[in-house]
Amino acid sequence: MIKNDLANLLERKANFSRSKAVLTVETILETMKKALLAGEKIEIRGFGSFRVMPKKTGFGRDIRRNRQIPISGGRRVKFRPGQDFKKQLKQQSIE
Amino acid sequence: MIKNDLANLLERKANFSRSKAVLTVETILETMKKALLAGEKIEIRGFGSFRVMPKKTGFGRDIRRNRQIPISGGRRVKFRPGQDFKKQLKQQSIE
DNA sequence: CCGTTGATGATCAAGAATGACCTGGCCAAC
DNA sequence: GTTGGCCAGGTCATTCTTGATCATCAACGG
Repeated sequence: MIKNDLANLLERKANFSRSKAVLTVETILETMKKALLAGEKIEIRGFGSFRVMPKKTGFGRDIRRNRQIPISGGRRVKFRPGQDFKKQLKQQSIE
Repeated sequence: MIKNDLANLLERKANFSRSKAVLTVETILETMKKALLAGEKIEIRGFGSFRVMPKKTGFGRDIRRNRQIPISGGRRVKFRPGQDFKKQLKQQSIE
């Protein structure tokens, strides 16, 4: 699924024009991105939640030089599916 | 940030009615959820990608009984921020 | 609609960190 | 007001992480 698919969906389901559909998708995603960058968490019942967490991993590995690489900190975005979502993920009844 | 915030955003930025804004947000998220449940990956350039991966973790830990607990498999949803997103996350210049 | 562009995934390794289990409380979402 | 998601805590296995490169494909322009 790509951005186009979401836009198509809005065209069909919500009767949006193509440009409006694309813009809407981008607006939502951009906003979520900015919220996360601001350190805010996103929590949508029935879907899941995004949280920004400080990265504790301090070392990576460069296999070419076989040496450890110090990772200068940072943050991670963690996504956790909601309850229902998680439950459905466990059920492999889909296929 | 909650669903309401995203809806408010569409009301202001896209001039949507409240109900349409909420419905739009839900439609998009629901669709993404269903795609993931179907095993499909979602890839939005500039934002990030969601992928469903088989869960290899086979054992958890019950500290109360101090025993291993078999985790009956399943799938995980992994979110990876895009390049730009990741770069900005590293910069802690926000605070 | 096709071609171009450039982001993204996979890969290797090894080590560090996170996840998952459960239970209860608290607070947020609905 | 009610439901339910998150946190914490212990422990261990799984997974993530880093970097460079190529192939692939999403995104966009013509």
